[in-house]
Amino acid sequence: MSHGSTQHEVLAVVFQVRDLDAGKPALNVLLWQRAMSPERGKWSLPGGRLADDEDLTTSVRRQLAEKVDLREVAHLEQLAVFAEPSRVPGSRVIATTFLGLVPSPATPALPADTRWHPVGDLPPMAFDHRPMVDDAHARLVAKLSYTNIGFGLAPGEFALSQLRDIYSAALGYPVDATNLQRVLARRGVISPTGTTAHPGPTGGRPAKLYRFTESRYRVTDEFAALRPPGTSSGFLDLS
Amino acid sequence: MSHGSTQHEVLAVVFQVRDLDAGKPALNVLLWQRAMSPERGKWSLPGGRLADDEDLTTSVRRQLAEKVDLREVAHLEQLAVFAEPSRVPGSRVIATTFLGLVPSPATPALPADTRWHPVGDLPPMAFDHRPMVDDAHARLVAKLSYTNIGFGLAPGEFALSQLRDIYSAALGYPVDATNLQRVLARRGVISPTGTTAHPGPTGGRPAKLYRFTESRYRVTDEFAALRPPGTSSGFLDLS
DNA sequence: ACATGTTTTCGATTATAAGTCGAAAACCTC
DNA sequence: GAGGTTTTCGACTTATAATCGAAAACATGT
Repeated sequence: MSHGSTQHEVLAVVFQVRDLDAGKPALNVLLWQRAMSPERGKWSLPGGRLADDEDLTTSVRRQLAEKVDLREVAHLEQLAVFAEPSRVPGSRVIATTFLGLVPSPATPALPADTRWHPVGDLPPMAFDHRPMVDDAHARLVAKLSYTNIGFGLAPGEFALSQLRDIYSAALGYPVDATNLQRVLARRGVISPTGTTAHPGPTGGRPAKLYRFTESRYRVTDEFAALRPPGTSSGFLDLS
Repeated sequence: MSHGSTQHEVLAVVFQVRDLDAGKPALNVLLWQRAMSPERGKWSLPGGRLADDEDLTTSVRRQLAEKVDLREVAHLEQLAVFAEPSRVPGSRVIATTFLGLVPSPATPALPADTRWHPVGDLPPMAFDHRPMVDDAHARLVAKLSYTNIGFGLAPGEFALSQLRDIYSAALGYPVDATNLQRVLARRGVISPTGTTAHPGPTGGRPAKLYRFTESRYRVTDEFAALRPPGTSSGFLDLS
């Protein structure tokens, strides 16, 4: 059995809900178009080789800053390892994927070769990056319902209608604001700031502003069923 | 920035509920005692270096068969990557952990240096293997409630009281059999075989036997809240 | 055969959480 | 102040889970 040199790379699936105020808000991924062979012209995830003394998270942060000039990542989380021996041509490269979230109203400047793409309309992608995006999206959808991970997509303060739009875009189906408010409030995920937003040009009742109680990842409802008695819907910290 | 040679290893956290019939059933992990430096005498997870042309899952299966002579793994699932540069002495090794499950009544023969250890009473462990076990346990506990992963811990056919004991041991708190039956039956996770067990020596009503409907990993209840309307508790395949 | 003890199963009830809907509140412009 | 707009809140319905106790189905011993 041989153990040759195996390289390791990190790849980030960075999501943001875009066009929140404008037309239809949609969940987007940050992609980068390859200028060189192999897979020239196809789009790939930001990332790259892990340096010798680097931790994985450090490496992702560095590469996002260096390669796509992105520093506004509110949440970063390890996802999965992709290690099929021939997933990329040439010598073997094992990839660890990360989920990254950028809050919504921000519009960070990007280099010329990087662009946001709606997850519902992805361009041809390089290597195995497409299944990576699909996996990350599935994880995001799942975690929105039982964690406070929404803080990574929402601004610091927000109206409930904005949060509904963000959740709708990220989940891919309509979300009821009343229900969202009650569920998130009960779990202590969001709390009112006490202030209200200015009504828009067309009027309307001014919206109460909310914030996420914590901006650290937390599990809020790991168990729908089979919960130990008397521990209904509390906070379970397993970060 | 330098990119030296980095090795990659796979490590398996294999769980089994032991002493099901005897005294108190408890969740155990399979560990292996190191005979050589470093960390001599401490217990470590089974696993080892990834071969050049090997996929991760293949590698885990191979190493479990070779090193601890274990072939009865009913479920194997990738968990996380541990990559701190100095997690092991010497040149850098990146580890991918796996969750493995062995059905309950089986008592596979083991080499002399490997042994089952109750998760509630773990011996001193080598390197960063202890946090790996804790992480895997947390994941198992979580997944028992919203997937059919229990098939990996239960025998092919079982009475509900046995399944209750298995879930209790794995979850770490008492589980009500009535509730377990109703929840798992509604989700279609278990189904009656039509046969009944022989009553024990002390008598008692003979138990209906059940089996897990599928022995492939499935998510059964990803969403307690925020579910799209009309999609209550169906099967979501994301294997 | 029948009473007694044991284990499992099942139904009835309660508790908790989520989904739906419509009315009222609070702002705008004209 | 009338009409339009948006948000908020309460009331009701539905879905799911937890609890509990009675009944079923076996064994053993007399």
